[in-house]
Formats: sequence, structure tokens, C-alpha cells
Amino acid sequence: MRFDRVSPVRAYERVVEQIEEAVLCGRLRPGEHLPSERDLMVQFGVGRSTVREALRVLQSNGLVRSRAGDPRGAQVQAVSPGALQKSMTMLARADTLGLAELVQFRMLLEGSANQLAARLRTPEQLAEMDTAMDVMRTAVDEGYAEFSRADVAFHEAVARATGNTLIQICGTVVRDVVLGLIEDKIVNAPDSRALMLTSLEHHSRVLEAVRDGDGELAARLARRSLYDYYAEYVPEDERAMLLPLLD
Amino acid sequence: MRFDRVSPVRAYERVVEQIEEAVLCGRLRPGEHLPSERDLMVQFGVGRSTVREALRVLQSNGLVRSRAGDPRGAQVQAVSPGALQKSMTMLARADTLGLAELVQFRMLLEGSANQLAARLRTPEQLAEMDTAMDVMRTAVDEGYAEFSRADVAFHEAVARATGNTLIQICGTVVRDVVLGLIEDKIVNAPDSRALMLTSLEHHSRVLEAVRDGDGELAARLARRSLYDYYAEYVPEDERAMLLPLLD
DNA sequence: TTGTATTTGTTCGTATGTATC
DNA sequence: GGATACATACGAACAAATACA
Repeated sequence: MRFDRVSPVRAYERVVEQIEEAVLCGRLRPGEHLPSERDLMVQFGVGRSTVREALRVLQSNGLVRSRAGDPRGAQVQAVSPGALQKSMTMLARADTLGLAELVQFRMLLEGSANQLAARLRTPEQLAEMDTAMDVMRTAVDEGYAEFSRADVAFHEAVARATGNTLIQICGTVVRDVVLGLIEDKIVNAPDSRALMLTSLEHHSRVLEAVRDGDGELAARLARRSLYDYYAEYVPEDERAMLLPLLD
Repeated sequence: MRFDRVSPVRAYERVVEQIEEAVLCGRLRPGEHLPSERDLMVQFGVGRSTVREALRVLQSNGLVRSRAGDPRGAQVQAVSPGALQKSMTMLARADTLGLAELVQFRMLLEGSANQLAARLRTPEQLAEMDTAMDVMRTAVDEGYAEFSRADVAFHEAVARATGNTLIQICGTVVRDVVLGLIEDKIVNAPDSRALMLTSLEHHSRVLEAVRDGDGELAARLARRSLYDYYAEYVPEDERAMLLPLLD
């Protein structure tokens, strides 16, 4: 007979578990307030610091928010994807990930996002994309910073049009991480204006495919566009892993 | 002139930020140990409780682990998808993430994963998939639990063949969350054997496409297979968002 | 193997600034 | 503005756990 190693369960963890369970089960609804720390330490039968450590953890996970001096105690927050975005960002920032993997993932995501958007978009969402395109056009003459902001707005509009929170979050995270890795190289590019004009042309063709409801074409164009934009920054020996997404 | 509302930054948050940054930048590598709590309270110029609250938050995010009595202090952990899985599970339980979104994301991921695997797989990786398929075949008569394990092994093999860590991690997390939501319904299905046989047939056709190097076909079959398997558990009014991925 | 020193886990008391009534 | 109750933060104290001689 072999026994498993036991890990001691801290007092604060059991406090976290109980409150977390209450929030997730809906016994504590967003907007409601927890009892005060002193009440909680009586209810849970633990010391003050233990209660506070538990509340800190819950707060960092976005489940509650406490303000100094509030006599009503910590407030239960609406469950938001903030924690998901944070943990995803940590994974993507881990240095074990290469630029090729990140770009490949982004090609995969944005390709499918455009495919979905081509079919599921509402007229309002299409208008948002048109607006973002207009801003991009005027931003060509205002420098890379402006252009990049409009570019981001376009991709966000496409992601929103999918109606899928996971696609939006992963898209945002991967885009931010990729940009963080190579932004300096783009800023210092000798022909940044040419880059912007090419990018504009690519985005325009993707948008037309989305407008026509041609998901397959939108996906292909989006992936190709990302490849053309980022491939030169990907080490040559890793570039091969991007090609299968271009068929 | 209008001013923005300021939110007070707690002492423990600044401690968290500094340690988090050090870990994510690689200045603190996994396996290394932080200074003791008493050292940290001197270095940061805060009280011990504040240090402890910061460590608890870092621990709940999976960045460090501290053991009672360890004179070496808290140990920096390797970046793991645990936090990602936890936050995604929480969102799913709180109904912020619907099953339709999760399945859609999985169709998107696995479709592209198979497309990549069809082109990038090594013969060894193909052999792994064949092995997983063999186990699935024999597991049909051994019950759903065995079958599900082999099924997971197959999808993991495909994800590994892409060579992309993000695809593997996101695939694993989303799959586990989806299975957690509907596993009980599958177990209690009246014709679970028929389900397994159908799934087996689908997997077999996907694998043949991967073997032939036909990425487009592999992607289409994989998405279709997921749809057929999970669509009945997706609320009818949300099922439409899965269809654009089936073209 | 058995201490011994050090650390973490936890509690408690106190001081201070803050939000609500 | 004042009273009250609260969260924030500090630090001392003790128990339990760990590493190391």
C-alpha cells in the first residue's frame, strides 16, 4: 500500500473556498456585501489576519472589492474575465514562448475570428469596422502610434463581432504581447509609411470579404495579412511553422 | 479641467507588483527562493502582515509556493496553466461563458491544430496518434471513462504535433472545462456505446486526413466531429454561432 | 537520530485614516 | 461637524513545521 503525499490546507484557504463557493453558487450576488472582517473572524473562528489574507486573495481574483472604512464590508463583484486575461497574459509573457508560436496563434485566432465575423456580424458592427478603417486611413499621415491604435480598434471590432469572449480575450492578449516584443523594431523601420500603406490595403480587402459574408476568404486574407506583416521578425528557421496556415 | 478619480494603491499591491515583475522578467527563475518574510519586510519597508498578504496573492496566482517552516523562503514556481484553468472554470460556472462559446473556441482551436499537425507532424507523432486510436478502439468495451482518457490522449498528441505550446495549453484547458460542464450528461447517455462508436469513426477519418497531409480536410473534419459530439448539449438558440465554422 | 535555530502559520493588540450616518 | 464603525497597517507573541548540524 502506498500513500499519497498530503498537503496541509491553510486556514485562509478554507475561508477562501467557502466565500468563493457562495459567490459562484449565487448565494452571494454581485453588489451584496460580506460581513465586516470582525464578523467574519467570528463566523469562521479564525484570527483577523487570516480573514484579511483570504479577502486579499478573493480581491486579486476579482470576486470582491473592499474599501478602507466602508462600514458595509467587502462588496461582491460581478464575475468578470479580468482574471482570465491576467493569467493568459502571464502565460503568453513567459519566456518559454517564441515569437513564431505567438504569431502562429494569432494567425489561427484572427483567421477564425474573421471567418465568424463574416457570417455573424450585425450592420452596426460592420459600421464599427468601417469607422476603424477610416481612422486608419487618416492616421497614415499622423505616425505609427496613431495608426497602431486604429489598427487595434479594427481587430477589436472584428473580435467583438464573433460574440465570443474567449476569442476577444485571447486576441487582445496575444496581440499585446506580440506588439510588445517587436514594437521597437516597427517604430524604427526605415519605410514605416510603406508598411502602413500595405497594412491598410490588406485590412481593406479583409473587410470587403467580411462585408460580403465570405468567411473562407476573410480567414485566408487575415492570416496572409498577419504573415506578411510579422514574418520578417520571426527567425527564419521557425518561419516554416507559419506556412501551413496560408493554404 | 476634469480630474479622474484616483483609487488608493494598497501597500501589498506594490509588493505584489514588484515580485510579479521580477518573476515574469526572468530575474527570479523557477526553483529559486524569495528572501524570508522578515527580510522582505525590511527590503520593502512594510510590516510582516503586508508581506504575507502579498505572498498569499502570489501564491493563489501560482507564481510562488511557501511552506511552513522552510528557512529558504517562498519558492518561485514554473509558469503553469493552472490559474488560466481556474479562472475559465469560474467564468463558466458563473454563466459568463456559455457552453456555445467554449465549444466554438474548441472547434476553432482543434480545427487549426489538426490543420497544422497534418503538415508538421513527424512520423513519431503520427505513431502516437495511431496508438491513441488503438486504445480508443479497445476502450469502447471498457466503458466511457477509459474511452475518454484515450480520447484525451489523441487530442493531446495532435496538439503536441503542432509544436505550439499555446495551442496545447488552451486546448487542454478548454477541453477540461467543457468536459466538466457536460460529463455527467454524457455518462448518463442511454446509448453511450453508440456515441463512442460514432466518435471513433470521426477520429479515424480525421487521422487519415492528418496522415495524408491534407490540412484543410483535417480541419474541416475535426470541427465537424466536435460539432456532432457537442451540439446537442448547446442551447438551441446558441447553436447558430457554431455553424459558420462548418463550411 | 536527535536537538537547535530559524521560518512560516496564526492570533492578538494598537494606532491611524476613512466612509457612513 | 461629530460619532461610530470600519479597513489599513504595524508589530509582538506563540505554535507548528522545516532544515541543518
